[in-house]
Amino acid sequence: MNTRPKYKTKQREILVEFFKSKSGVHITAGDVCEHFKEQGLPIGQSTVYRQLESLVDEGIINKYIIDGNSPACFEYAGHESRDLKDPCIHCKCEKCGKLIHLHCDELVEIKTHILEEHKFKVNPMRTVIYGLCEECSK
Amino acid sequence: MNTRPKYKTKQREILVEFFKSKSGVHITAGDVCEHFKEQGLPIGQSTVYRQLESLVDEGIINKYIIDGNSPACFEYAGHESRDLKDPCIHCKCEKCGKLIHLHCDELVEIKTHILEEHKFKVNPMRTVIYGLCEECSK
DNA sequence: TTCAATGCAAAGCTTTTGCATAAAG
DNA sequence: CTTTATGCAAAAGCTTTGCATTGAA
Repeated sequence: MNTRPKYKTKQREILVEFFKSKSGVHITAGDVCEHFKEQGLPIGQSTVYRQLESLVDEGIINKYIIDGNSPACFEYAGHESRDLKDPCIHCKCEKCGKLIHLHCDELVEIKTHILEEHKFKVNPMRTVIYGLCEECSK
Repeated sequence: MNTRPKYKTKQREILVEFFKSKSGVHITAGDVCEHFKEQGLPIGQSTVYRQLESLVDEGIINKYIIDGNSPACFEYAGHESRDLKDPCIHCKCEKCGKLIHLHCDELVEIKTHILEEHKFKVNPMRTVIYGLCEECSK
């Protein structure tokens, strides 16, 4: 934590561009390594992990932990997210494993409700709602 | 997944009793192994992991993932499984670890909304909302 | 007797770390 | 020239798996 970079490196720029281009998509550290290896411009995995940590720290990307035994997911935290009040909420299907992420005003209201009524400040980035998706709940 | 046991073993009973006696406390797989080793009745770690998986599957204990890089926590879910019609969602403080139980009224609101608007059937027994409690959010 | 559960050791996966080298400022 | 970032390889940490053995029904 608190690993703010001091130098502007090529790898860092490439990573930021990559996440920006994949806005709205969940990407693992492994995906990143694989992608650049295929492109012929491999980035060392330790560099990937270290830069990812910095980028999360700076708020440029978000880190999501869907399930303890799968790799962490990262996603661009674009300026498009009007406020910090509108991060998406994740729903994970227990049966097929599908991940759904919702942007919804009503969910934001629920978050506010929990804060005001229960004095609990929800961290949507770490919270995952488990259950069954439409197909699997039949 | 779906690892329902067919035999009633000594280890299984001991584990259930242990979790019951530690109701309200978060315990890792490592804690469990250590505890029984100290007691002079060690249980193999693979057995611990396998039974824990079953118990989660049956709803006897819940599994919490606090942070992707720390071990998973387990906790007795007795009070919830007693009455499946009246479950509650846990809010867990990421800082001090405190657990808060959300009651039905809010729960129903959230569940219904997500089901009707987003076609996702929430499993409250497995869902944990992470964030900061009143004291820690200062 | 049959078949699941146990336990050991080994493997698997994701993530972190040590250290020499390369690159930024 | 100084300091940070990189990248390889190795280590770390939690969890899973293979397989022979034990134990439940």
